[in-house]
Amino acid sequence: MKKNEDRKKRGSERVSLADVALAAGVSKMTASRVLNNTTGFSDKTRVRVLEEVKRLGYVQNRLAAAFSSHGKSTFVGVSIPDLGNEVFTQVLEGIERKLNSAGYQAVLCVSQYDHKAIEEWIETVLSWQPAGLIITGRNHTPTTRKLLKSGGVPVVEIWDLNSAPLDMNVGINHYDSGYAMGQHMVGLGNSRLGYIGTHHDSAHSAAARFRGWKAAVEDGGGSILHSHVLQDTPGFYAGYYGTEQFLKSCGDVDALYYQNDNMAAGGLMFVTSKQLRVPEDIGIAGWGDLPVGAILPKRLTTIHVPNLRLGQKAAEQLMRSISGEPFADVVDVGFHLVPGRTLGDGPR
Amino acid sequence: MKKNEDRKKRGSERVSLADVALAAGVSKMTASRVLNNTTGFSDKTRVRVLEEVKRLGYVQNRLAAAFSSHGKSTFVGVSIPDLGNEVFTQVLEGIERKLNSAGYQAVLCVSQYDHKAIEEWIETVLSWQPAGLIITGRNHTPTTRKLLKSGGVPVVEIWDLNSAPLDMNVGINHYDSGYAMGQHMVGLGNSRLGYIGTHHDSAHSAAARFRGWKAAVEDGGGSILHSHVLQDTPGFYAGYYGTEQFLKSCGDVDALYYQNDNMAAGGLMFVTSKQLRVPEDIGIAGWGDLPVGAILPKRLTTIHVPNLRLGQKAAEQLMRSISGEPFADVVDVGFHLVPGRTLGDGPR
DNA sequence: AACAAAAAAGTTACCGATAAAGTAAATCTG
DNA sequence: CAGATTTACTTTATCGGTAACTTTTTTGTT
Repeated sequence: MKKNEDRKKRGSERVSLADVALAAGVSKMTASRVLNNTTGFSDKTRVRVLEEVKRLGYVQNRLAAAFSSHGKSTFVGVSIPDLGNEVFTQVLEGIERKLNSAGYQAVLCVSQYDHKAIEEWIETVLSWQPAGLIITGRNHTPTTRKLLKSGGVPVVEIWDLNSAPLDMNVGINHYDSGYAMGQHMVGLGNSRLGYIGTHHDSAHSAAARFRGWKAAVEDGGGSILHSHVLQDTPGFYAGYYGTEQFLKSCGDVDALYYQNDNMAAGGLMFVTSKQLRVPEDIGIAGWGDLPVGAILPKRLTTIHVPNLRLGQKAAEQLMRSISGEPFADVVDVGFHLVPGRTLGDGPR
Repeated sequence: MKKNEDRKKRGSERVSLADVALAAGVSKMTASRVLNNTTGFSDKTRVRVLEEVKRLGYVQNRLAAAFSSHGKSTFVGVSIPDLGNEVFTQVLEGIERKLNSAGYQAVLCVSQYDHKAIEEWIETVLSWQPAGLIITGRNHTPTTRKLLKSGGVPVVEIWDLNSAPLDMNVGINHYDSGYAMGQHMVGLGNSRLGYIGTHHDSAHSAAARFRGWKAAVEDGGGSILHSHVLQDTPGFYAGYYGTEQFLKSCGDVDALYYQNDNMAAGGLMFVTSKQLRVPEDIGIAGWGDLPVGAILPKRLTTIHVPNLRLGQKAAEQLMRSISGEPFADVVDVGFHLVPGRTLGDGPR
């Protein structure tokens, strides 16, 4: 056996495949085959090579490997708007689990709803030849759109259902979920209603829910006394003080609809602290079926969304697309209304 | 000008630097220089090259670039235990912001406290030649330890303060934070105490807090009637039903100390629903100063930890190390006790 | 104008793996 | 057992950039 690769690395350098091959007395190529578990080597050779891999502590340089096989990496770019929002961390968790178990790595972008930031991040991530992208939302800058279309990389747009996705889509129909809650509220006899949410311009899906809810309320003959949109993050505290502000300017509502459960919990706490009874004096409805619901004095009326499953499904679709298996362009993971006990059944 | 690189890509292929160079009438090297904004090109050439970059829609192949300059990537592996736990999403947010603004990308691992999973992930991530790693916790498998030591990659261990880190460390002293709360509770005259938390074996830092708290209570002459450890995630619901279980078996406590604020909020809601007054009938103390505090009927007695800053600091230390700037091996971001109004000042 | 120095390019080699193609050794087959 | 086939390897070329070095052109100086 001839050894044609006998240059040795300078002491401190990382062990390369050539070092392993040299030590095992085979060619780089044979060592490569053993490591990739293809064919073309004997049992004896395999053992020899793996022995040396272990002894030398060889770790593959996947930068080189991926590059060499003019291939893609195992990175999947994942963009979500906000880590402070439980729904997105749940979605992310679903994505991460599925990706990891399939041998992919999530490269994270937390956009804070900044489309320009997403654009820049996408350009960077694409330069790493990712296996795919999962992006929250459907509104992209023209440049983003162009990059994604010409990138030659599978893309899943998640969160909003989107009948004409760039590539693939996994989400729910936010408009419909708002409509369902509007119908439910009006159906129970609540007619003077209010909405409390946060900056709509950037939170596209919350705006869609609001529109759906509004349409249902109007279709059902109810009226929206006021919709209060805060410049804040949609959490407990915004719900609390948003409700305070709302009721100061507009005290005679039957029920309030919130952007999500955490805000609704804040609202519930506020009205409780003011000795208002829920639902007798005021009704409360949220969105998302978030963990806080477990500790509220009454089961919160809300919309359940399978966030974890949504994330898993998105990752699954992506992996199907990568591996050439059949997949659906659009997946609706659905929602359902959780009736709860925070909405009364009639006007006061 | 001579053109020495005139092979053209097959139609569908991605545009390479050679294509750009050819189109601009310069060598690959000159084009590379322009794109990396180094020196050695004229203004006229720069404009020409950038024109072609834009026209052809060239996107750099960083796999090749990083590989070629026997260099590292701009990836930073980030491992956290759980996305369902707000403290870690806050830390992650701090990390992500800092990394992104410095041109690095976070490659995420959500370990679910599984050391073996972390080990495998680290091996994979190292194979991508990351610029650095940020890992939650200080307990590693022997293999992990070996990989990190021989990896030649800067590593920041976060969360637990660690006077002898593998490389760098950013965190707080969990034991001390528990001790501080124990002192505070006993100092206010609470002597019959209870603890409610979740599976300690995997949540090392919570266990450290418990030990510190226990020591303070004993040092102060108080006694721990019972510590209730649940097999569940440390959230609202676990706090709620954990308190129910606790009080069933042990009803005469002065105050309860919880693993975190979300559990404390659950406990608070439970005791409130049982018509117990806080703090007159029972005291409640949490940890973490989490958002839920904003909507509780009384300011919760807790420990504030600057999670976002912890994350940012970790990323900052890492980047300093990468760029050769001076950095501290160990950074203690500190905590402080928030007195609140959920602890009474004497036995009943 | 002659020469030195600086700026603007071009050329070559190479990073570490794998694809593709070639060669030697082992196995099968009639 | 010769020839065909399979298996076990080796060799060479190459992916797309960049480092290091070399050459050409421009600019500056007396």
